[in-house]
Amino acid sequence: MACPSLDDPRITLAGLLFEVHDGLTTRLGAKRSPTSEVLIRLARSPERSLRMSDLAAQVTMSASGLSRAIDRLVATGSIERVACDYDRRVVHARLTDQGQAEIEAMLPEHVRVLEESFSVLTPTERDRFEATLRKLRCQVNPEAVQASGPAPVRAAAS
Amino acid sequence: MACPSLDDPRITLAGLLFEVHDGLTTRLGAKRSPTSEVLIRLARSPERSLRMSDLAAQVTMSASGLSRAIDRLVATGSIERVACDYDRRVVHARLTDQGQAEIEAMLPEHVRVLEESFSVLTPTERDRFEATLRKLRCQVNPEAVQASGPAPVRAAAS
DNA sequence: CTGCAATAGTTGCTGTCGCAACCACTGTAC
DNA sequence: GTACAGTGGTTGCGACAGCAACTATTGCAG
Repeated sequence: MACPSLDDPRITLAGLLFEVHDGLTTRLGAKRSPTSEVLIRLARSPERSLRMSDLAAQVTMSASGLSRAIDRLVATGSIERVACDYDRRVVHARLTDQGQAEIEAMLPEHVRVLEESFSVLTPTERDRFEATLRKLRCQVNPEAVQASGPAPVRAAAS
Repeated sequence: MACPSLDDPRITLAGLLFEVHDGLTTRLGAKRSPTSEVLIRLARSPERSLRMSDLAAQVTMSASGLSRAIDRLVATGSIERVACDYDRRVVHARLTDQGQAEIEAMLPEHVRVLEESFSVLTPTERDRFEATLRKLRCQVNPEAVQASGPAPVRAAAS
């Protein structure tokens, strides 16, 4: 092999991660589009709403991309834009009742696919896998850690 | 919480996986574009070439998307299209010497970023993580398993 | 050999994403 | 109050990806 690094274990590991991600994404179909990601994040947030920029960070999307995505979701009635009381620059994206209903409608299938995929792991493997992913997330994406952590330490929310 | 499933551990797990993927992708920058994925796959393949459709499957891209991507890579001289001897429908994408050089040039930085990211894991964690990812890949994307496995068991089960 | 279904790849069209430029607002200095 | 740097969000523009339609080739049935 002319280039030994091509078989570097780190590349293999990353390649595996990407393959699993892509496979899972494919299996989830439209359900793992940024759109769904946005809805789920909002549903898990207090007040079912988030600032545009925070939401963008959580779904790893540019501000412009998110703005357009929200446009579409507003058009379908799943989300509404809410002006912020104390800072008129800020806009909150808030899940409507309809959006909430849409999420709840698609969750069972969503979870079914995930369960089917993760069913090959033992409980111990799952736990270790999750712990490892948490460590990696802190390393590669420290900004979003507050997102799905156990404790929403939103102390700054006045 | 109106919808208990939102905190379903499977969703959390998948969310973590997506976050790590996105974070890693961001850190790799352009280096984890489909373009690079194509180059790396080719570099690891015999003859440095693959059929268009096989390559598309490996990088999880549609045939049309790949066709366009190859167009661009041909334009830059990294890849060439090679007609197939025994089936005139088939086209092989083959890495040129220039493309090989490009990969080798970017590999060190690529590996550096990955090493930095994975450095938070102990060797044991890495091994377990890899084993788990392999199991998951078999489950969610059985088609591509032949790709980066240790032994190219092309015997088709004989 | 003629016809026909299936396969491999490319192209037209549409939708989405990101970067850069832009506008609106805040807070601070003067 | 006015000026100004910094922040939050939205739009213009260019690039990329997927679906569906199309062409070319293969393999098989008659």
